[in-house]
Amino acid sequence: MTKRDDATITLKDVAEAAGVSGITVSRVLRASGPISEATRKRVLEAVKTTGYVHNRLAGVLASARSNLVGVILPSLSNGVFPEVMAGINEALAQSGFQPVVGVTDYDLMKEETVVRSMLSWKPAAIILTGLQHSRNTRRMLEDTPIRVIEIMDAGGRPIDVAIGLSHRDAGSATAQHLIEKGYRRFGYIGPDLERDLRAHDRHEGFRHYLTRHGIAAPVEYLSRETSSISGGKEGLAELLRMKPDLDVVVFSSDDMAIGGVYHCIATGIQLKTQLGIFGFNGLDTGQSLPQPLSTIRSNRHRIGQIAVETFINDVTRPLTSKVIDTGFSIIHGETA
Amino acid sequence: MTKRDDATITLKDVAEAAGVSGITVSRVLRASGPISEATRKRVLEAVKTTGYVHNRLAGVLASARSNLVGVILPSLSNGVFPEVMAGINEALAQSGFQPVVGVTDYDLMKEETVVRSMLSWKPAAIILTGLQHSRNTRRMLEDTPIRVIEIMDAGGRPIDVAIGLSHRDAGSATAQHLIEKGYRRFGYIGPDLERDLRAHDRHEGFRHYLTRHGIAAPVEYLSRETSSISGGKEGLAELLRMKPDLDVVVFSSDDMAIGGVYHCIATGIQLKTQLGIFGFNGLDTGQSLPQPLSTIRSNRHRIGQIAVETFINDVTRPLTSKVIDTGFSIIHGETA
DNA sequence: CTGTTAGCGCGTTCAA
DNA sequence: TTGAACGCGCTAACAG
Repeated sequence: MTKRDDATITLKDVAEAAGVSGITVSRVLRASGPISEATRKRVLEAVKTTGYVHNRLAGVLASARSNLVGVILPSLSNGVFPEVMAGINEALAQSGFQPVVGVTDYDLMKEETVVRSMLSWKPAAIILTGLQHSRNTRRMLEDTPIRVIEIMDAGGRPIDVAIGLSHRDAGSATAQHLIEKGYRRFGYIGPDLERDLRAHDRHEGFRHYLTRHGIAAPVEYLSRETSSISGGKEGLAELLRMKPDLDVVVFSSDDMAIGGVYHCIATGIQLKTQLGIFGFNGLDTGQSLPQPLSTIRSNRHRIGQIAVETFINDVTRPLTSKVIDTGFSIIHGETA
Repeated sequence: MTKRDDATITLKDVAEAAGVSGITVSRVLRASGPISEATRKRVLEAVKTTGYVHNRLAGVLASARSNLVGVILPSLSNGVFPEVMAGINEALAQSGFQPVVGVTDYDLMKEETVVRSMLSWKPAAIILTGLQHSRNTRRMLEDTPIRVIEIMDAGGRPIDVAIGLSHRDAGSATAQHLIEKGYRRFGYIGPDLERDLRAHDRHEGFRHYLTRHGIAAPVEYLSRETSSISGGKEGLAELLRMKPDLDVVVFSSDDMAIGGVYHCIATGIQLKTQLGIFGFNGLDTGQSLPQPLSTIRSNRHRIGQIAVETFINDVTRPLTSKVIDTGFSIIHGETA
């Protein structure tokens, strides 16, 4: 028994104030079932005068239906994820669903903890990043009856629905595009590839395409940090010290590529002609640069939108899993 | 009565499997109360074999204590707020609290809806942005027994605790600093001041300081959008068309200021000597520019940290409200 | 150290 | 169109 804090106003209090039963109030508030206009008005009146605040917790417990959505992202520092989050939020805005956010720092063990914690809130769906998870995470998500949406990657076997692109293909497309542009001496700058698994896949696709087409493997600088502007800046400085005669550098993400652009601006390197810079993601920040960044658009906005549409109309788990490939496209900027 | 989906595993199932009572399982899982090592082990074993997932909803309902934290931000596009969110997240990480995010688009009516929805989840605390809210929002927050933390602004009367800085003072400090640097012909570029109330306060402080010290009022360009890099870029182009002989332009935020810097780079305007650029926030992105941005650091990280510390040890509402001024400091960059 | 009992506040089912 | 009773899954209080 809980010390019934008599300050808390419940459905019952509203019901008494309106002279109806609790369930009637409940029906008015959820706009479910037939209610006469007269009682509806009286109830809403009573809600106002009592200052009643709905308790969804109890509602969810009783109905076994929640409108929380778990959103699990690797990071909020990398510019991509705030954009993804913004996209999800927009799509969610009208729906009455509330996002609960968890951040994993690209750590699959942390992801496991966050997923467990999310599930304990009985969300209507879980949106998480990538297709690789710990064994336990996978088990938990497979065993749950709610929808599980894996975003940003379409290069593998999903638990339920995956929405994204093949990062391996994006990597090869980058190589192909830059070879066609005439570049031959490649550099690569990226984050810790053990942690950022999608960067890892792009990197693989990129390297393989080069070697398969008789181009020398790229000179590489791999930071131990995750993606950041300053990381890209320092990375390029370092790479050019090691190997000054590169003619193009591919960055694992726009964040890092922007850092590369800054380095060129600061040191007077001519973008595109003297040194090509190529990113990944197609962030607004890259396109707002003095010279718009050459990069790959990952259609994040659509990914967020489709992710939400996937469960918004049907919260029940489908029998077969599905991959939705939202593809990617090359942005012909002015830096490569 | 709900159709009891017999697939859901409850405390009771675990209890049966372990041959103990439900409350014992509960105690083990919450590490509360004295439990013998033997039963603890047996219970944890049973949890594993049954694949039990804790249901916090029911727990919160029974104990009237939740560990959700409502975080309400105006936007996720403006670079500041992802950083604030990241700060809050870091501080929250160890604590077992989970953030629920709401976005208001700088709209006080949307804020009201979001607050109402947040409260219905019985969070342990609510963190929201700024000190200005609709009458209803204020009423709801005043009537709730949970902690309400208003961040980013210290220039007014808080509901419970406010953590931030005086934006008016930051505005005057900007003016003072730039006057001391020798600038005299001021421009100002900002977003819709009706929506971004903190930008509004800074702008006021800035203008008043100038006129009080006999400097001509700034030439202004006010966008109807909220803060963005491209907005700053276009704003500066437009402002210089109107008034080419400015010697310094103050931007309402780093985002917009970065756009201004880009315009200068693209058109060959010498930063600092030919035209000063000054921002607000001290974002990492501004400091990573080829020439670090001159701006004001708003100590967002500390704000997030203090916000969390405020409620983490004591969730009960204090009797008196309090303002914690985290201050600000000028970043002597290379753009003004 | 462990169990019993009695709700937390709401929504579902079924009856009126 | 409205209401009564029951229970969702868990935990506080008290007893043993």
